Amino acid sequence: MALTISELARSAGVGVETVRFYQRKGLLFDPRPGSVPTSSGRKHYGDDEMRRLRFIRGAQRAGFALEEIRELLELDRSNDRARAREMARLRIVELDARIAELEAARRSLESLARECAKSDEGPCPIIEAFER
Amino acid sequence: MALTISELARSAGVGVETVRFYQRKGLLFDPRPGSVPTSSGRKHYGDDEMRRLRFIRGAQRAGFALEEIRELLELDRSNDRARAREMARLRIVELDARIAELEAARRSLESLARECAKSDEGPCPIIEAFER
DNA sequence: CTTGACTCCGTACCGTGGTACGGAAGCTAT
DNA sequence: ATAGCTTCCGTACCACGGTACGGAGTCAAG
Repeated sequence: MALTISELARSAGVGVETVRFYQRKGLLFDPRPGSVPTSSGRKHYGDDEMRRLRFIRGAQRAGFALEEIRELLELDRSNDRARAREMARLRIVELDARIAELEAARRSLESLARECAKSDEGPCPIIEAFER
Repeated sequence: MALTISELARSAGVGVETVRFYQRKGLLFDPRPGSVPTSSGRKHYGDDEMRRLRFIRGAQRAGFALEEIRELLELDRSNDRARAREMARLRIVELDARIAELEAARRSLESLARECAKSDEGPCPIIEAFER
């Protein structure tokens, strides 16, 4: 309990400036309105903020944009699980599309590299292939 | 042959501004130095530029960044196929890493959504899962 | 009780990949 | 020959996810 901002940041593997950026975005508590400057003007942070920060990083790894993460955090507060499931499913659909795209690119590059390695005659098939 | 910039853009499905952006980035011929304003100050474009523009879009679909595409275009000029193959393989490694990441995120979301759908008791597992 | 690290906050800047704006000059159809 | 698209070009702006800077205040160790 009672971490400083730099300890909080370190605990989640991000920089202090990143924490402050998330605050400004409304992802981490807004330090301004009811901020109880525990003594003097300084804030400190507890488990709650650490959970939230970890959540942000985790959700980012799952491909959520910061704006979506903001929404997920609100759902957490309101315990709106139906909407959370909906967002998860939507994200899955998007992930599937993106994965398919990357796999197509991969297959294409793979076969082009093989093709190109076969001979040094004529134009490079890797370069050529993208011109369609 | 002898397309105007807007015809060139349309032929590749991009906007005129995008073509000009690529020019500034050095991906499409630099119109300034030896530009032979075919008559007056206006340029026009042939198959060569169309090939290059198509190439840019194709390489982008394969996940190359514009800077890498610039390099690929240079390789095309110098016909450096070994380096082109190297770049293709590098890109494949990166694609594999990214695909693995996205698949992990997908699996995680999938099981969380199923888990969450099971019951409305307790904290939402989707939200909770990211806090690790 | 000073020094040096940390904090707070606003604001500016970064890279990536574009998109938009505005003035001047050129082209084209009537 | 004049209206009205295009073009050329510089420059500004956009979203996204940060990163950096600078000044003022605060805290902890020596």
